Amino acid sequence: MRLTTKGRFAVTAMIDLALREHSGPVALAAISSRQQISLSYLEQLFGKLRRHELVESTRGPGGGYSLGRKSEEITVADIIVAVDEPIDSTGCAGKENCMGDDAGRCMTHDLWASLNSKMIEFLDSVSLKKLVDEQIAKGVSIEEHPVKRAISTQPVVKPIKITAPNSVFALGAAFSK
Amino acid sequence: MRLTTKGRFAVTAMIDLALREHSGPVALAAISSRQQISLSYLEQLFGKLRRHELVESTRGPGGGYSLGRKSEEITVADIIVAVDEPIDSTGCAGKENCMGDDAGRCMTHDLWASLNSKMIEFLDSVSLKKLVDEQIAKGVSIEEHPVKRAISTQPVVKPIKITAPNSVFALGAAFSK
DNA sequence: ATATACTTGAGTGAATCACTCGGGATAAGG
DNA sequence: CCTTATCCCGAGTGATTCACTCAAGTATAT
Repeated sequence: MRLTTKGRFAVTAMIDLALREHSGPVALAAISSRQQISLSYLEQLFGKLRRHELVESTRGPGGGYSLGRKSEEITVADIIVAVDEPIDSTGCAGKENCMGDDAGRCMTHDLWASLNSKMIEFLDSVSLKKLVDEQIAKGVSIEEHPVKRAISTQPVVKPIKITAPNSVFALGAAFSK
Repeated sequence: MRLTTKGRFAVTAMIDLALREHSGPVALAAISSRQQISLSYLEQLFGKLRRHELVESTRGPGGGYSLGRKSEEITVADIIVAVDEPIDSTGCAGKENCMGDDAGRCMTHDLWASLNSKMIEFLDSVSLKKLVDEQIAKGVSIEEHPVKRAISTQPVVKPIKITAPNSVFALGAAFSK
């Protein structure tokens, strides 16, 4: 599993969806305007989420998406794996014999495997419900269009361009020493 | 911190170095031929490792690199941070106010922050010494040129091209369900 | 001097990221 | 039926990064 902003967007969108699906399907356009994620991009993401049965779709007017199963049965790991689909893992990812040599496994194989499973363990321990509850605890308003401001036609807030991938892990301050 | 094959190469090279530095500095050319990592690429990596004081260099014939401090005082996190230097973290990485809005922090901020610190915690808990000891336990030979085969001038084993980045996390089999 | 080895910076092809675009399919309301 | 709202899908794109090479140094031991 990779970790990019794509995954973050997907999780964010899923929280948004879970927060309002009680009153019927939620349209992507609504999520788009609330979370400032482009509609086309959301369509791409939800296509994958649907194929992984994390969401269900209803077409036509009044349609939208709803959760594919209860929010306590959806984990962050599910979402990220659905969206950041692992490409055929080249190199050293599932099979033995990562180096061409005789050693069988390369020297760092076990290290990465452990790290990977620790990450999965963590992300799998966080359910969508938990995240939603946290949001409610923080007092997020569940109105349809929370920040409806003044002039209508042109977008009020220009979309924030996040250009750096993997920015999730660009923390580093912890290591400044 | 990002996690790419660059980090893996760096850790691998550092293990190799730690395994043989007892008898003076180790030349990159030697590491290159043993670990099948291109010399030029190693030069790039060790430049960074040196600037982070994880290794020290000795120039001239008989020169090479040695560890900058004891192997028990070098962690995997140190190596990865040195090599995969974090770019100025765009988006949501250190500061508050990740979304343009009022909410202060975006909904997933805490989630990614937790994951990040779990990863750091893990990688920081693994010292280079530990990895080296594991290798010795597995019975790695510490000869200078372990696999010296037949015809000399042309490379015997063609370098393995690992094209996919982030393949470290392309595991996913754990989620096949 | 010469060979060995580190040092640096620039450059490159392929891939990926984070989208956009343009059309379609489906269904509800009139 | 027709219009409209919504999902659906595949192709394309510019910027960036990844993984790596190339060319030209500088330092030092013999």
